[in-house]
Amino acid sequence: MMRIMARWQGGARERLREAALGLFGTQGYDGTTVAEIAAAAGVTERTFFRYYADKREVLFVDQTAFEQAFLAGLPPERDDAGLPPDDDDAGLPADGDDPMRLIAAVLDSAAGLFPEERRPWSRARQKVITANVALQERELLKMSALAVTLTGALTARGADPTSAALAAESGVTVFRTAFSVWVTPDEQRTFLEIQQAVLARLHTLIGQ
Amino acid sequence: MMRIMARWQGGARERLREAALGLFGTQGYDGTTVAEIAAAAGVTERTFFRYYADKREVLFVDQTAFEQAFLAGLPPERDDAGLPPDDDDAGLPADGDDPMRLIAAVLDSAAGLFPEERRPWSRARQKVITANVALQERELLKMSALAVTLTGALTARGADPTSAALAAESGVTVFRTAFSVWVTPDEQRTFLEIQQAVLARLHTLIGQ
DNA sequence: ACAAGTGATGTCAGTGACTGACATGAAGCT
DNA sequence: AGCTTCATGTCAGTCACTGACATCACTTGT
Repeated sequence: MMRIMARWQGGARERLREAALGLFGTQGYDGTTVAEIAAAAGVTERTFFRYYADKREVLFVDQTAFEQAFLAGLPPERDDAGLPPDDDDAGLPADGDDPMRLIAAVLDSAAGLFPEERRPWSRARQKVITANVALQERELLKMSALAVTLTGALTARGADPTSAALAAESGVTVFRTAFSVWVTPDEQRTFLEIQQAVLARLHTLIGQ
Repeated sequence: MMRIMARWQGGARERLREAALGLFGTQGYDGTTVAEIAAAAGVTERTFFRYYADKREVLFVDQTAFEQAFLAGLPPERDDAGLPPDDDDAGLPADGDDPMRLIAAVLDSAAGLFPEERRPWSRARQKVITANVALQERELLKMSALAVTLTGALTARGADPTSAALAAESGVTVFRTAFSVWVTPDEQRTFLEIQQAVLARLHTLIGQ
C-alpha cells in the first residue's frame, strides 16, 4: 500500500501487451522472443505465459467483450410456448425469426466497437497481423469462434442449424470485409456506413 | 547400423501422412510426437520436416491441387473483342456482373474432389481436426487462402473487389458447411447434392 | 503485534517443434 | 570404375511452452 517494490507493480498484463506490440512493430513477430518481451516488461518469461496462453495471444485480448458487443445487438428474445423442433427443410424461415434480420441488428451493434479514435490503432495492429501468417491464423480462429457464438444465438431463437450457421458466417464475412475496408489508408467513411454498404452489396449479390 | 532397406523405398511422403493420421486417431494430435510419426514411417524426424513444413501440415496436402479443382469449374473467360458474337454461350454465366453464378459453377466442380471412396478418409481426418484447435486454425487458413484465390479469379473477370470478396467468401462458406454435413456419421447424400442444397438455402436466407 | 495464509512472481529443469550444417550412401551417367 | 545427384541420416542448437517448487510483499485472524 505505501511503497511498491519492483516485484509487485501491477499491470504486468498491460505492460506485456505494450512491450509486445512495440517489439513486434520494430523487430517483427518472428524476430522477437518471448524472453525479450518479458524483459521489456520487467518480468520473466514464465510470467508472460501466466498471462497469455501463447506468444500470439498477446495481440488478441478481450475476445469475450468482443463477442458480447455483437450479442448486445440482438433484440429481446420472444418466448413462445412451443419451440418448433422441426427439421423440415422447406427452406422457409419460421415466422418473423429471419436470421439475417437478427444478423443485421447484431452487425449494427458491433459497429460501436470501432469509433474513429480507434482507427489508427486498428491500422497499426492490422499491419502487424497481415505481416505474419501465424497471427492471421489466430485471427481467423477468433472470427470462427465469433461465428460459432452467433450460430448458437440464432439457433436459440428457433433457426435451424444450417440456416443459423450460414447466416452467422455471412454476418462475420460482412464484418471482416467491412473491417478491411475501414482500415484502408484513404478510407474516410465510418465503420457503420461501410458495413451497411457491404451488407447491402451482399443482398444484391445473393438475391435471386 | 541397420538402416539398410528403408532408405530408398520411395513414397516417404505418403507413408508419413498415413502414419500421422493413424497415430493422431489413436493417440491424439498432442499425444503424438513427430519422432513417433517418422519412426512409424521408417524415416527420421528430420526427413519429416523435409516433406512437411510443420507438424500440422501433414494433414493438409495438395493445397494447390485443391484450389485448382475449384478454378477448373470456371467457364472459359469472355474476351469481348476477340470472340465471334455468334458463339452459342446461352449456358454460360455472364462474366463480371454476376459473380455468384461463377461461384455456383466453381462449387459444382469442386464437388468432384469428394467421391464416395474418399468419405471414410475424410471422416477420420475431420475427427482429428475437430479434436484439436491448432489443426482447426490451419484449416481456417487453408480456407482463407482458397477464398483469396477465388476472389482473384472473380476480379480478373471484371467483378469489383468487394463483390468478388463477398462472393468468394460466401462460396467457401457454402463449401465448408456442405463438407461438415457430408462427413456427418449417418449422412448418405453425395457431396454435390448436399452442397447444392446448402447453396439453395443461402439464397433463400439472403434473397429479397 | 505476530503467525499463518494468499497470490503473484522467480527459478529450474525439462519436452518437443523446428532449423542449419554437414555426412552418407544408393542410383544414374559416362 | 569414377563422378554426380539427391534423398536421407546425424548432430547441435534455438525457442515456445510446461510442471514443480521456492520466494516474498501483502493480508487476515487472533
